[in-house]
Amino acid sequence: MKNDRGQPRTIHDRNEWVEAAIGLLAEQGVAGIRIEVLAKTFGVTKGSFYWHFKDRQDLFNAVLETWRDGRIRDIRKQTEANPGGENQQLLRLIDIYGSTRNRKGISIELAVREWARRDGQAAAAVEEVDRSRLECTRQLFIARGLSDDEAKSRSLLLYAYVFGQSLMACENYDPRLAEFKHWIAGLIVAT
Amino acid sequence: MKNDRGQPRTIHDRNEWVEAAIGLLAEQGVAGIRIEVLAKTFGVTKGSFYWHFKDRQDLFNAVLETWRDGRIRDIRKQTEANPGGENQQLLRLIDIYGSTRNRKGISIELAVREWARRDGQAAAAVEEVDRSRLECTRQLFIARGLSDDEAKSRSLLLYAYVFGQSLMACENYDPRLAEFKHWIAGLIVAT
DNA sequence: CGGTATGCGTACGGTACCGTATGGAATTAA
DNA sequence: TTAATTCCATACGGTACCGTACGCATACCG
Repeated sequence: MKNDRGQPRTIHDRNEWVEAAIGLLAEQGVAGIRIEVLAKTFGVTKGSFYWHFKDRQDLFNAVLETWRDGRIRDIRKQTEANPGGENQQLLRLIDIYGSTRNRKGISIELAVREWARRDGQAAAAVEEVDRSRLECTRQLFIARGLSDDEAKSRSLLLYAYVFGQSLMACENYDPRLAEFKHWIAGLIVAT
Repeated sequence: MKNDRGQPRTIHDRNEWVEAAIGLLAEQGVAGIRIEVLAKTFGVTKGSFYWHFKDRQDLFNAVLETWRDGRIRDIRKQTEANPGGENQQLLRLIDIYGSTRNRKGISIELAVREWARRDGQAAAAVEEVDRSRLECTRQLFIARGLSDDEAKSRSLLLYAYVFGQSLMACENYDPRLAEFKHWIAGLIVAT
């Protein structure tokens, strides 16, 4: 099985399509996940797609599952029990989700949430992820000795802040923006 | 000038198209602003649209201008100098932007910000609005006697929090969610 | 009353998609 | 070797748009 350049024909399984779809999702939102566009990036036609997937919704579901499972695995890893290191873990979370290093991750995050505002499947995925994250963070605050109420409140604040931050255009707000963000992080985790 | 039902023909000026476009923007995002769909809601054809607007981008620009000017007017009104009432004004801001009463406003806000991630015009509008809001809020904190740094930091936190809140699915997080949000608002405005 | 401007309808060409039907080449199994 | 399976190409019909060209009716104006 060779193509016209003598290379072995690359076989694209569902997962590759899903990964590429997530790339488009990050760049252009759900509407950007177009079958013929995806196929073109692989150098195949949509005949291939419709062999691996029933239809577009089938791909959407796979994208959501992949995203949801990955995010839940990730937050559990980032918040594994680490007695005495809770503060660092919390500050690290704020840094990760708000970092420019994590640009693609943030793009996906925002795209999925936008998607969730008009699609029940996506909303369900977001809800599961949020529940996991809030719960993991709550336990870190609890381990710090905070009350359950305060732990829940600060968890909420933490995530709302980091996601909201990625929605704002404040790069030119002040040259000392980084210092301000650092101060805010301290306020949120109550150091 | 009568239509087939004997009613005076309604004339649609640019502003009506823009308002309807903003409605679609809230419900479906930028991509939802489709000329033929808009025309159908007015019971006219797109021949009408292209008389009032050069093209779709022309409508987009008008939508952005309208949104930007409205938001800037609004924040100035909400933060007019009111010595001694700054805390109430700040808490009120958090309430307004995060309220379920303001569902459409929040939808527009999110849609414009999603739009801004892939469009320079929209990004510019968002930046102007953010700058105005941050500045207005900063002055409230300053009037409260906070340092300039802390005023800027808390302004940033305030907006990031309210926008982030509208991105999260936390309705089922805890039955006492409202209490938590109230506590968070207090932490942000430093009562 | 004739002419001009206004506001919209109609009709068309073009594009970018989704989904299906079908065929065919490469691979594997018998 | 042959038959079945896997994976993809081709070709098509259908839809929903954008934008343009042009025509037509109403309103206004001298």
